[in-house]
Amino acid sequence: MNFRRRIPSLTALMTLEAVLRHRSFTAAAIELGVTQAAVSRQIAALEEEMGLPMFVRKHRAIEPTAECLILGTTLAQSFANIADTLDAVRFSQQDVVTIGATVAFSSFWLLPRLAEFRRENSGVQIRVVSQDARIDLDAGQVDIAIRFGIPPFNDGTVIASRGDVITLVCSPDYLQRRKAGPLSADDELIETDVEDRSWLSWSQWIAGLDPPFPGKPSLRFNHYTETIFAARAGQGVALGWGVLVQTFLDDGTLVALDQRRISAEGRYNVVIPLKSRRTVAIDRACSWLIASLHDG
Amino acid sequence: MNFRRRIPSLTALMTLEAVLRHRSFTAAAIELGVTQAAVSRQIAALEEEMGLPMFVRKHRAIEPTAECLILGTTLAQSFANIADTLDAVRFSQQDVVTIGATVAFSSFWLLPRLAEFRRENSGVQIRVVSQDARIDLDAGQVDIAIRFGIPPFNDGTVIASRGDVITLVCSPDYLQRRKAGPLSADDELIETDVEDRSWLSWSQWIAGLDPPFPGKPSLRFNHYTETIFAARAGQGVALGWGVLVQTFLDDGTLVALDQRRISAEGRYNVVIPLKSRRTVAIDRACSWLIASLHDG
DNA sequence: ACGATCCATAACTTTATGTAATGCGAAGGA
DNA sequence: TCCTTCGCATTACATAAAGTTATGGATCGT
Repeated sequence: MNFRRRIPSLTALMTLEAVLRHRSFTAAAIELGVTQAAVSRQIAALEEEMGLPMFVRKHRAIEPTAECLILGTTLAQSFANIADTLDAVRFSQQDVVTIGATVAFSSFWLLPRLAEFRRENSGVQIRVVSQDARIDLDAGQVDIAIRFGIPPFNDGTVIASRGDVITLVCSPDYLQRRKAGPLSADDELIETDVEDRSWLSWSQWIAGLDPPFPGKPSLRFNHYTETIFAARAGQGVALGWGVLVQTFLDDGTLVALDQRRISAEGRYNVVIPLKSRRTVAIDRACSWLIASLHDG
Repeated sequence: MNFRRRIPSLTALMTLEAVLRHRSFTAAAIELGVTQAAVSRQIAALEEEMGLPMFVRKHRAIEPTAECLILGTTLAQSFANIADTLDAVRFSQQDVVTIGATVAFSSFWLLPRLAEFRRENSGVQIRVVSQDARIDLDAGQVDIAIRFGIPPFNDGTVIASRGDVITLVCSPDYLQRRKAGPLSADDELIETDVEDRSWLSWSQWIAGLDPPFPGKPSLRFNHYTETIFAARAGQGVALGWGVLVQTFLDDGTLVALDQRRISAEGRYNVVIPLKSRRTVAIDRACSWLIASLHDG
């Protein structure tokens, strides 16, 4: 299967195919963008290497040999297959942009805003990969990732970054049902199990209270989306990441429990892979994400 | 259909196919007979040109991208098709040797001797092209030609040459029926119509007699084989080209009419085309022809 | 911590490819 | 017959493409 050993100069073979199609060295040279002399040399070298004539030289004309006709048919087909596959591979993903993000970011921030991007870029298709596990940027499956954490990252380039502020949020109904005043042990705390160290947990929030109380979450979820769903359903108090819950604060399905705010250690980062393909669509998506992340 | 424009470096594509098959730059380099660095450069250049990663670099390992897998499949198939066709074209005629000769030479000299060649070269197949019209050596259809004429020839290389001596021959029966003595006007002369100027005709033979006589052929044929057939059948006297009629002189079906001999102007030449394919079989046929022409 | 291994890169070398100039030869036309 | 045309062939030279050597970086395993 050592093709390098079995196949002579592919440049010469490509030249042969063109000469055969044109039945002329000079016409083939024009198509190939080289001189007639270059074509003459390639064919002569090929005939020499193969020990077989490919063309009978006549006066101001050439005639292909039988072998040349056989070989030329295979070459034309093979080069066409290669060219077609190259085209398919190069352009099939031209207008698709794959964006990876956490489930929460995808659900609360990205998806509600995609309609706006689509309006401005009608030919571009966005494919969203949501997963709370860290996205492998080296795999080439994702064009852009929105990753929570502390930059920089060794597998990608950060092109936009935004911090967040965390508040306590609950439903208006829950706020009305609870005793007035600061958070206390009577409150139902809804916790999210997140492995990321830069993510804020209830223990960290309580540790900063004065005086602290032995509060313990009564509900635990492994996705922040579920935590917020439960809070909006009036089942307790959740840590509200401003960027993620802003839409619910805006629509009134969540309210702030008190005035305390903690700045998050981690940030939301728009990251592109170190070795990323570059298409117009990807560039547009990047520009839009940068603007949107900073605006709202 | 300008493949040169549509396809990047075929060297890089051939490298890609090998890397994909081996799943290793280093192993591919060994097969290709180049260094790892050369492979690294070819893949990097290809990825750069296509704007698409082909391999995900991991520690001491690589992973092909989806595009690479698609492209690699087409490349493997295409290169295999090209290689197989090249093999077929190169080797299909490996053991067939095409020898061209005049009808007379083929019938009287070559065919009777072919059994000997076959005994010594059991794997080689000889194809004989008999025609009195001049054989076109540029057409690539004939590997070796035995051509009568005066060398050199501008369409081939003479690798052996032999002259001939012409005598008068007739059948033993005819010799007995005729009046004893030299050729005379009472003899039936059998003529061959040959366009070649180096061929001897009756008028040339009679012109050299002293005294000449107004002899005129009573039988004419367009193939020398027919002339000899008629002579052996007792229908007259023919000009006997020594090399061609020796077997009949040997077996007694022809006898010499008198002692006169004329050396022929033309010669029998073993000619190979200027741009000939070279196979073991052709080389063997050439060697055999050279030896046989000189021996007998 | 050290060594092994495999891909990446830079400076340099070699090979393959292409060019400009010229030659050759067979048709065709005057 | 002579001259012109045209298309492939060849040579000396230039350069682009491909390959090499040396070295670096990173991740395993011991």
